[in-house]
Order: sequence, then C-alpha cells, then structure tokens
Amino acid sequence: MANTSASRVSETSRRAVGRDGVLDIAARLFREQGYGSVSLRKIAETAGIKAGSIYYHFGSRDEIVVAVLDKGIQVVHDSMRQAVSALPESTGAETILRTAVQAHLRALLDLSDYTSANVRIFGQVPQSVRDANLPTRRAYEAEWDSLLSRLRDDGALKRDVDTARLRLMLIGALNATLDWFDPDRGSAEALARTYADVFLNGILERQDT
Amino acid sequence: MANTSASRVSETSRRAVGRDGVLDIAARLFREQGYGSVSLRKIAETAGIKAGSIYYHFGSRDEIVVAVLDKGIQVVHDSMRQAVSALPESTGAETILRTAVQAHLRALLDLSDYTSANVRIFGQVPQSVRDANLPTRRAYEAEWDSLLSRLRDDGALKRDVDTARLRLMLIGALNATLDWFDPDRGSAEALARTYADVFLNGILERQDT
DNA sequence: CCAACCACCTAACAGGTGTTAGTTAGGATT
DNA sequence: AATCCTAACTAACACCTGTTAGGTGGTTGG
Repeated sequence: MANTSASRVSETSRRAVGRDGVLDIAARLFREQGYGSVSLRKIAETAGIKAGSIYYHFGSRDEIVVAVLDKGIQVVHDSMRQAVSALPESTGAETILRTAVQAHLRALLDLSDYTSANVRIFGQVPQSVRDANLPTRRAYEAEWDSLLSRLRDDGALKRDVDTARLRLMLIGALNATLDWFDPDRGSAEALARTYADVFLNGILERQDT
Repeated sequence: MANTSASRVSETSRRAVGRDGVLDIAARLFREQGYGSVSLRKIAETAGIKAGSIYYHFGSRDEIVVAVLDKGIQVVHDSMRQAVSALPESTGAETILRTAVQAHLRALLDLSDYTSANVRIFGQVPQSVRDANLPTRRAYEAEWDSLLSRLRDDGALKRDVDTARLRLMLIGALNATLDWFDPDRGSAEALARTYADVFLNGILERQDT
C-alpha cells in the first residue's frame, strides 16, 4: 500500500532518509538553485545526514544528477502518454494536441520537482551527464514526434510543417515558462490553453475575406 | 576611428589584452560552458594572463558577469530597435513583428557571444547578479511591450491577447532555440521566418467555411 | 542470543575557488 | 633624465569541493 519507501522495514533506527529521500531532496534543491550551487554537503544537510553518508546510496555526485534527470523525463513522459491514450478514439487533432500540451505543462509546473529540475539544470551539467540522460530523453521526443506526425498525416496540420522542428519549438516554448510562471497569476491549465491557442491559430486577427 | 580599444595607445608593451579583451573572452566561455564551469583562472588562462591580473580591470568575478549580462541585452536591444525603426512608417503589423523576431534571433544566434551568454547563464547566476542586470533587462522588455501594444491597439492582433504574457511566450520561445539551433541545418533568418509564421497564423490547417 | 546487515557517522585527502597584497617591466609625459 | 601610469606578475590566504576508509549503533532473521 505504501508508495515506495517502507517496503519491509517498519521504521529503521528513528528516521531513515533512504535513497529515495535523498533523491527527492536533491531534485528540489536542483530545481530551486541550479546545478552548480547544490553541493553534496548541502543535499546532505537538508536531508539531515552527513555528506559522506550519501555514498552509501550513490557512487558519485553525477550519479545523483543522472537519476534526477531520468526520473524527470519519465514523469512527464508517463503523464503525457497516459493523458493522450485516455482520450476516446474519435478525438479530434486539436483536442489531442491540447491534451498533450496540458500534460507537459502540468508535470513541469505543478507535479514534479524532477521534471522541473531536469529542465532547469540540463543545460548546466557536464557532457557525460547529458549523454547518460539522452536515451530517456529521446524516447520522450519520439513520443511527441509520433503524435505530431499522426496529426499531420491526418491533414490536421499545415502540409509544410516539419514535425521534428515543431517539436523543438513547442517543447522549448513550454519549458521556458519555468523561468517566469507564477501560480498566483493563473493556473498551469489556463496557461496550457493559451499556448495551445497561439500555436494552433496564431495571434493575428483573422480578416474574413 | 578605432572601435574602442586603442584610443591613445599605439601598442602597449607587446600584447595588452585589456578590459575589453577579458570581457570578450569571458562572454565566449560563459556561452560555451555555462556560469559554474568558468573560473577566473580559466578566463585568465584563455586570455593569456594570470588570474590575479583580472583584478586590475574588475573588482570581482560577479562584476565581470554583470558586465557580460548587461552588454548582452544592450546588443539585442539596439539591434531590435534599430531594425524596427528603419522600417517605413506605412509598414504593416505583420512585417513589423517579423522584423523584430528576426533581429532578436540574429543577435542571439549569429551576432553576439554576449547575448547568447546572457540567455545561457542568466538562470544560473546568484540573485544579486540577476538583480544588477534587471534594469537593462526591463528596458528591453518595455520595448517589446510597447511594440506589441501598438500592434494590438491597431487591431492587428486578436483583442484578447495579453501583451505582457505574449512577450514572455515569444521571447521565451526564441531564446530556447539556443539549446538546439545548428547553423548547418538552416540559417537564423529562415528560423525567424518559421517562428513568425507559427506565432502569427498557427499550425492548424485552415478549413475554409 | 547472536550474527548479519542496513543506514548512517567521523575524519581526512587532494585539489580547486575567489580574492588580496605587494612587486615589476616598459611606454608616455614632463 | 626623472617620473608616472598601465597592465601585468607572484605568492599566499581561507574556504569549499567531491571522495574515501574505517568505524558505530540499532534492527532483524535464524
């Protein structure tokens, strides 16, 4: 019944943070402060343990970072796939795209420190860490590419759109919201609607011929 | 006649890097490697001088960073304002917006290490540095807000667009290109056209009633 | 009751960091 | 020729970093 932490141990010592606890805290700190400002000692201190103890759970600092990055993509990937596949078969292209945008933005802005940490720090980590995260990343990108290609082949999108490029534009635009989104000035859902509106129909006033 | 460097000195010692030289190198390194990975010793070594010597030109590391960030905005601001103001008075809304998008993307992707460094590292620097860069940043944002408001008041944009939010969406989307733009796969100009197309008209195939 | 084990702790390491103080070589100014 | 200024240099500081080796206590299966 419990989520993941207390599998067979009722309560070790007094309070055992554990691998998952360290990871949760690392994700939160990376999201809040970025890659360079978060040291092992800062993670340890926030977790209430000592820096050396982290090496019981992880082999290196970068191993933590890779774990955070991977989980960040997995969360948003699962969220998006599940939301889209829950739609009835007859759903139109516009609704499908709106649903996918909404799922992405919700994972990024509401649900997961892991996803927001990924977006925040991916551009700051060393190449080796980026490479380790790449397969997971590619799988999510492929999901988007297949979705967009399907819509385009159905004739819902303009014929000349390059789906790979459109995916870069779309996800890039959505991820950029992390820099300025403020939940006090509108929900992630409302923001998703606005983004879908702009990408689907543009901002130009339509002049009826 | 000379730009800025050799004002009255013909050639000091043998090769003087000077404040501007250090700044150029810092901007390039920040763009390439991010904020955390660029130490003073790395800047100094690349410039061919010793770390301590940098303190002849700058009071601290953060002072360098602020100088880079400020210049990055100034370059793109000047570029955008100049391009738009060079248009004839009768220019239509669509062309105005296309021109502004193009100028922004050109400064970011073609012209300036300072602008790309700004976009790359702004999210990584300490709050105090961000604050120091804010006034310059606000001025550029105000330029966009005034441009977008003008277009909206002329009836060119849909009535319900929030110009401040549209500016965040637009600049965010454009800046995100820095993560994946590859000059070998299309020019910045072509990319600007695509972005303008999508934002102006959307990606949905128009169904003629 | 005892051995095993899990999750932690302590203490130290080598190396990198921004920053400071004092010094120096050489061209320009007087 | 004497002086000043520019743009460097050297050497050291206090601090922070990831990482390692070995030790400890409390819980649990046999």
